[in-house]
Amino acid sequence: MKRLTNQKITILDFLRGTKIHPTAEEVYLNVQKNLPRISQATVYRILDEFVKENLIKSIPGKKTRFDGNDIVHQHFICKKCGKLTDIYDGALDKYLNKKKNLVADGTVDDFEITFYGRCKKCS
Amino acid sequence: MKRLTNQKITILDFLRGTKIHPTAEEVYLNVQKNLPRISQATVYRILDEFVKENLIKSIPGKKTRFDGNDIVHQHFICKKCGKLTDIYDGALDKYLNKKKNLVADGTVDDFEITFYGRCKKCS
DNA sequence: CTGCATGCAAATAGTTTGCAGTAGC
DNA sequence: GCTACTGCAAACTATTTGCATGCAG
Repeated sequence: MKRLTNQKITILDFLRGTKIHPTAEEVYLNVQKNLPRISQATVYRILDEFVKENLIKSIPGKKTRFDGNDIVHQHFICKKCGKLTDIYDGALDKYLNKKKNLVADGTVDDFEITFYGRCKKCS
Repeated sequence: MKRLTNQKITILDFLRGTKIHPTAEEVYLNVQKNLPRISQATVYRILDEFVKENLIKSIPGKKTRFDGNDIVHQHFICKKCGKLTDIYDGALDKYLNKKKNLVADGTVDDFEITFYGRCKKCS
């Protein structure tokens, strides 16, 4: 990060404090409460920067979602209602961390697993 | 599939026979060789249908990619050059298939893991 | 023949970019 | 003070949609 601006602080604070995996627009709407003059372009630029610096993760999809939870975890998406839930499973993380060094023709430094199905409400 | 049209046959044939994980546009350009009057809208509509019917998989990203390889496999994406490679690892698939029933608060019927890193060329 | 599927063009939506002004360091 | 960062509006691009016509069943 070259310069630490108010916009960056506010966005990172928001992402660290939420579990909703917000879209760029949701970040914009929330951050706007504290910085009424912020623009969507700035939000996009800052989110891109954070992803490149590995401060947050981006979850691709129709609308990209952003995850500021810095504890290792995986995702579960309900196919019916689209809800995204965090999964914490130490054994899974450990297993995949071992695997990642064997699996590809190159160097793996990261992985991402998403489970798809139906949440309790939609079952 | 309600009706089996020439467009659907041609698109599925192409997807079953390629390993390039084409975007909707690449599907369009290739299929056009055989069906010069096909439109992009049709390609998008048919791809969506195939994904819903689980005939193919969609790989989200800036441009969605489509994977018609019906053998179970996972993905490796090079962060540098963006290349997408298939990973075949029976043990990994087996492990995840067991895990998927324990991991989420709901019913999991599918999962998708992507490894990120640098391919041999970019290392 | 019936109505789902297609082609075309226009519309939409998410994201990116150019530029002039602003503010970290 | 230098120059990266921001806000604004316009541009861009992937994808979707409305509608008239075509073709599978």
